[in-house]
Amino acid sequence: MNKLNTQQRAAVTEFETPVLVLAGAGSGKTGVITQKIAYLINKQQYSPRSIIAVTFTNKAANEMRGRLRELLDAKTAKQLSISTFHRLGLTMLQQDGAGVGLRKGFTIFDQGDSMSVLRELISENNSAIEERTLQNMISNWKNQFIDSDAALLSTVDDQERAAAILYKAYTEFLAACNSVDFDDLINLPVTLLKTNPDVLEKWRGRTRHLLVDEYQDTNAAQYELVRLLVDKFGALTAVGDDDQSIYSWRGARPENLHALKDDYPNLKVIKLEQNYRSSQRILRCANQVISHNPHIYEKKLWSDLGIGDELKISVCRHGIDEAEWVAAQILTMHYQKGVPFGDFAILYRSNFQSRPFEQAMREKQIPYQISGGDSFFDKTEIKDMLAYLKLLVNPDDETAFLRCINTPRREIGPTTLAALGVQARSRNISLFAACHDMGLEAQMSEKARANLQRFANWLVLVADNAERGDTLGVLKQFFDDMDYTGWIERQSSTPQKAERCLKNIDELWQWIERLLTTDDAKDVSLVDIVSQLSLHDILSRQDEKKEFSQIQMSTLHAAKGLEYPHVFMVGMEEEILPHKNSLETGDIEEERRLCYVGMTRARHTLTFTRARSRQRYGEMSQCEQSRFLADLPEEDVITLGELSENNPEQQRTSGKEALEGLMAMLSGD
DNA sequence: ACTAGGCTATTTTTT
DNA sequence: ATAGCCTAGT
Repeated sequence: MNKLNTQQRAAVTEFETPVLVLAGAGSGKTGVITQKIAYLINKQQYSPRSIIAVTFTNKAANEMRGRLRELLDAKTAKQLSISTFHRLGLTMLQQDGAGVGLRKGFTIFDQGDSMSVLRELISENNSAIEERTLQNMISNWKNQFIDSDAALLSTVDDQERAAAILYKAYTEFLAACNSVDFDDLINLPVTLLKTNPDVLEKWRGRTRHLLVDEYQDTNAAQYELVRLLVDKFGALTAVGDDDQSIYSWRGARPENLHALKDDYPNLKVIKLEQNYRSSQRILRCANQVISHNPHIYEKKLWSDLGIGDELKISVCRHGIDEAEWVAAQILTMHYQKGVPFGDFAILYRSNFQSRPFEQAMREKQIPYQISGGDSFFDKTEIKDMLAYLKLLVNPDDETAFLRCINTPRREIGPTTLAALGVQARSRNISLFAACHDMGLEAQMSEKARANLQRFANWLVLVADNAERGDTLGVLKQFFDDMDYTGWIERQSSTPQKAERCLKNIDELWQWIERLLTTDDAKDVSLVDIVSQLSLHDILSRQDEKKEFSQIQMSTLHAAKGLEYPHVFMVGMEEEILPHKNSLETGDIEEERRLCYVGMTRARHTLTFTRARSRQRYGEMSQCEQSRFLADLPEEDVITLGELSENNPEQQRTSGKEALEGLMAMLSGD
C-alpha cells in the first residue's frame, strides 16, 4: 500500500462510488486491482466471498490469484472469485442453468466443436456460406442478444437469411446436446439474470464489489452482465486502456469505457499515467507509434526509469536468418552479461511465426516456452481425449459421441450411424440413448447393432465407475480398455509422430493428475476437469516456475498484461504486422495498437527484426518493412543490416556467422 | 468399413 | 510445407 502513488491509492480506496481507472501500459493496474481486493477485505471488512474479479485470459486470472496469495492468507485467497468472464458465466450456469433450460452435466463446445457442427449443417442445407463467416455472424448475433427468430426477421440479403436459418438449426442442435458454446457462457447468464429475479437476487448479493480488468475488451454481452451484477449502485472497479484494445474482431467495444459515464453519473475517473516498466526511450517510441491513432482521452504516459538503450532494428536475409540472429543475440547476452533466459521474450503477430524460432532454440539448446496459441487443443489426440471425457459427463453430447464411437475403429461406419440417426430422430432421443432403443434391429444388421451396443454398454460401465470416485484410476482404465496407445501407433505415419502424440497425451494426464492430487482434490469432480479443459485452462505450476529459466515465445495478443526485460518483436513487415487482412479491410488502427502493446511489454531493451524475403506457401517471396517502424524517431533507433550500407560499422553479421563467432569465443574461454 | 494416395487450400489474433 | 479432403480400390 505504501508503494502506491496518489492516483493508484485513490483507485484502491474509493469503494463507495463506481470507479473507472484509465491505466496506461505498465502503470501498475494489476497492482491496483489486487491491492484493492486486499483493502476491501482487510480494511473494509468485506467477505472474500463477496468479491468478484474478472479478467479476459486464464493466464491473467492465474497471475492475479498468485499475487493475491502473497497479500492474503491462503484460506482467504481461496474464497475469492477470480476468473475469466467465461468461467464466471460457466459457474453461474452450473449453479442455476436450469433457469435457461440446461440440465446437469452440460458440456461446452469450443470453437472447433461448433465449427464442425456448422460445417455439417452447411453441407446438409447445401448452403454456400463460408463456415468462418457463419460462425462470426452467429457470434455477433449472440453477443447482441438477437436470437435466431429475431435474426431471421432482420435479414437484409440472401446470405443473412441463409445464415439465420442455419443459426436456428445450430441453436436447436446445441439444445439437443445439452451443450453451450463460448458465446453462450456470457449470453445465457445474462438471460438467466433477466428472467429469474431470485437468481438475480442471489448473484447480486454475492457481488458486493466487482472488479473488471481490461475493460476495453468487453463486448455488448459482457457489458450487460457487468451491469446486471453491480446493479445501479455500481459497486464496480473497471480498469482499462483504449490504446490496448486489440479484440474488436471478437466483438470488443472499447467505447464501453466511455459508456460507463452515462450509466453511472457518479463515476469517478482516475488516470494512471506513470509507467513503472519501460525506459524513457522505449516509452517515447511507443507513444510515437500510437500517436497516429485518434484518441478520445489524451493521456501522457511518462517514466522516470532513465533514458535507456537505443531500440534496434535488425534486417535479416530471410526467416531462418532472423531466428538464428535472435538466438545469437540471446546467447550473447546470456553468456556475456549473465542475463537469465527467462528475461527474454520473442513476440509475433501470428502463431505460425513461432516455428523457425522454436527450431533455432532447440538447435542451440536454449530452453523456451510457448504461450498463447490454442495448438494444444487443436491436436487430434487431445480432441479425442476430451471427447471421451465429455461423453462421460454428458451422453447427449452428439459431437463427442460421433467422435468417440469410431475412434479407435469399432467397425461402425456411415451407414450404421445414419440408421442410428434416423432412429434417434424419430424417437426424439440422443444417439447414445438410441443404441439401446427398441426397434433398432429393424434398422440395421445384427452385427452393426451388436457393435453399437458393445460401445454403449462399455461407456455406461466406465461412467458408473467414474461416479464412485477414483477418477484418475477410472480414466486410465478407460484408455487402456480401448488401447488408445495402439491406435495412435497404428495411425501415425512415423514413429516420431506417434511419440509426439503420446507425449501430448501424457502431458494431459499429468495435468489431470496434478489437479487431483492438490490439497482440495476432494472438490475436484470429473465435471470440473472437463469444464476446465473445455475452457482451455491448463496452466501448470511447473510452467510458472519455468518462466524464470526459459525464454518466452508468445503472440502479441497473448503477451498483453505481461512484461519482459528484453523483448524481440519479430516479423516487422507489411502483411504480417499490419496483417494482410487488415490491409484489405483498411483497419490499421487495431494493428497499430497491437504494435503498441508489444512495444510496451519491454522493460530494458526492445529489438525489432524483419526479413527481406520469407518462405510463404513453400515459395520464397519478398517482404517490405512494416510501416510502424517508419514512425520511430531516428535518434532513438539503430538499424543493423543492409539499410545502413553507408554506415559500415553498423553492418550486421548473419545469424549463422554470429552464432559461429559466439561458439568460438565460448570454447576459447 | 477401411486405407492409401492424390488433390486442395491455407496462415490472424482467444475464451 | 502440410494438413485435411476426396476418391477409388481392397
